[in-house]
Amino acid sequence: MENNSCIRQQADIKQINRCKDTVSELSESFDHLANGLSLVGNSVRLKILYLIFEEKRLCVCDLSDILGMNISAISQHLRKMKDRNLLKTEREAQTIFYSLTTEYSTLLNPFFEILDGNKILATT
Amino acid sequence: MENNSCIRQQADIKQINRCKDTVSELSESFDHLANGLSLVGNSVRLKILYLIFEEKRLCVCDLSDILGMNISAISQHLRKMKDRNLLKTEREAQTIFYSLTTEYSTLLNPFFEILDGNKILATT
DNA sequence: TTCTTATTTAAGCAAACACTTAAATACGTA
DNA sequence: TACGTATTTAAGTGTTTGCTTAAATAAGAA
Repeated sequence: MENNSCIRQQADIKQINRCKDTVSELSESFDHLANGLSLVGNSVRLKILYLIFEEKRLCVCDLSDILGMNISAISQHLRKMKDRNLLKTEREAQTIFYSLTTEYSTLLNPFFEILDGNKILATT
Repeated sequence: MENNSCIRQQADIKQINRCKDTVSELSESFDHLANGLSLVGNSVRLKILYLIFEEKRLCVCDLSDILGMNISAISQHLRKMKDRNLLKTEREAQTIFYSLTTEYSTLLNPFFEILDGNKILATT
C-alpha cells in the first residue's frame, strides 16, 4: 500500500504537513459529507429528492409510477436515504409518505435551485 | 421492468403527470448533475478537491504523500475529475499541477465552506 | 544516448451497487 | 377471520468502482 518514496526535489514540506493536518482534523467531516453526497450522486435518487422537494411529500407508489421503475427498486433507494437521514416518513393509513429532513433540505437547496434554473431554460 | 399496476385508490393523477413532465424535461440535467456529484461523493476525491481548493494547486505526488495512498490510485482519481471537467492541469517541467476549474469551484464552494466551518470547530 | 524523476495507463480483482423476483410485513375492510 | 392494498425485505445477479501491480510515456540531467 505504501510507496511514500515520491519526494519531489522541490516538494514544499511545510505545505505537505499543513495538508496532512487538515486531512486528519477533518477526517470525519470528509467521510460524513462524502457519504451524503454519494447518495445524491445517483440520478434516480437525485430525481426522487427533487420531486419530493417540489411536491413536499410522495409515496413509493407515486415515485414508481413517475419514474417508470419497479416499486421494490424505489423502496430500496428510499430506505438508503432514510437510513442516512436525508428523508423522513409519515404513515397515513396504508400509505407511507416520504419527505425531506430539514437538515438535508438546506444542504441540497443549491442543487434544487440549479435544477429549477434549467427547468425555466427548458420551458422557454 | 414495468409494474405500473400500483394505482393507489386516492392517487393524485394530476400530480403524477406534472412530475412525469418535470422528469422528462430535466432528464439531462439530472444525469449531468448526478454525474458530477457522484465524483464528489467519494471521500478520497472530496479530500483531493478540498486540498486543491485550499492550496490552489497540487501534483499527484503531493496528494499521494498527504493521503498516504498509492500514486497510481490518486492519478486515476485525478483523471476522472479532469475528464469530467472538475479539474484542469498545467505542466511545469516534469511536474503536473492540478487545480479547480472555475465552473466547478463555484458549484463546490458551499461544501468547502461547510468543511471550513467544521475546521474551526475542530480547532477550538 | 542512457538514467532518473514524475506521471499515466493497462490489466486484474475484490467489494460495493442497482436492479430483479419472490416472499414477508402491515394496515384496512368485508 | 380472510382478503386486498401498500410497502418492505431477502436473495440472487450483472455491472461499476477503487485499488493493486506492472508496464508505458514524458521531460530533464549526465
